[in-house]
Amino acid sequence: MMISTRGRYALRVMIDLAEQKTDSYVPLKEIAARQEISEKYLESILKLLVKGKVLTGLRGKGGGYRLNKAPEEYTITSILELTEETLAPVSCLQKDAEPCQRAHACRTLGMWKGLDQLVRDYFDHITLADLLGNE
Amino acid sequence: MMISTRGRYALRVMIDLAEQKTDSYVPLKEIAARQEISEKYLESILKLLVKGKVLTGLRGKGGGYRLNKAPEEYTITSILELTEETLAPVSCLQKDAEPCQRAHACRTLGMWKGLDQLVRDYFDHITLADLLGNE
DNA sequence: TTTAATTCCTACTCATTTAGTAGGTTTATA
DNA sequence: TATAAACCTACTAAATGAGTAGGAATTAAA
Repeated sequence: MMISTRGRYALRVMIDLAEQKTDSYVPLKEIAARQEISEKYLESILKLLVKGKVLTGLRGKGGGYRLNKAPEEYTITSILELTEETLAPVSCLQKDAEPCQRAHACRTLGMWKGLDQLVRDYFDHITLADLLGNE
Repeated sequence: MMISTRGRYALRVMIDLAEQKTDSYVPLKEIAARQEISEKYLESILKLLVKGKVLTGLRGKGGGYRLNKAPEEYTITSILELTEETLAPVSCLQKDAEPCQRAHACRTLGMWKGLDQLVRDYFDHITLADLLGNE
């Protein structure tokens, strides 16, 4: 399996916020209730999204979270890259990977690169807006 | 990351065997040496491939492993499905998944299904023969 | 100015998976 | 009969994923 619960939850939160169609801050409690996700766990995910600047959090009474941009401006990649350790299909294609000694003779590298590109293109061409109101 | 070391090693072994172009049995020791993979670990992977009937193992002196079919007849899927727990991008699309309660209202299910299909098609349309002599 | 609501932060726990090791048993061939 | 090989069971160690606990800081409203 490729996408973690963390990533799936992150997307659901972003969609949830987009669907509220409000400029005010939405508290975690509400999101967690609607999405039926543990508040504490969700908290750790929202932290990643704030750190990654796709959300803004405001503390205190009346606080909560809100999107930083219009849904059309978020690609799926821009969200998932915050929650997933990596989106690459194999370790040798990760950003921080040390160069593989066997790369010159590797029969499979091309195939992995092709897959990586395929997945990346797929996620790059879907935006948050595309997911709203689905089904 | 999506594909395990197990899966990558399995493919390398299959390619190695195909490139030997022999009908006789090739001992694990030789494969492990050529591929620079621990014999013991490789053993556990070859067990999966034998169990999945893509290889045949022969014990005793002069024994080893050999392909059951021509390289053109092996899709990548047919090999990886033996080593990977699952190829589905999310848990709700796994074979044994219990039906998701939220599926009717899920905004992301369609996207996951699309990705699943994309990856599956990719691996279904590459055969072992396509990888031989690459690079 | 106090109180309540909220995010933010640090530190755990528990289960699963992955990668790998160790040692012995069975089987076939030379 | 010796030897070379696959086969089998069991173990370890590290990483990751999923989730929990408790409190500190901050903000707005009463």
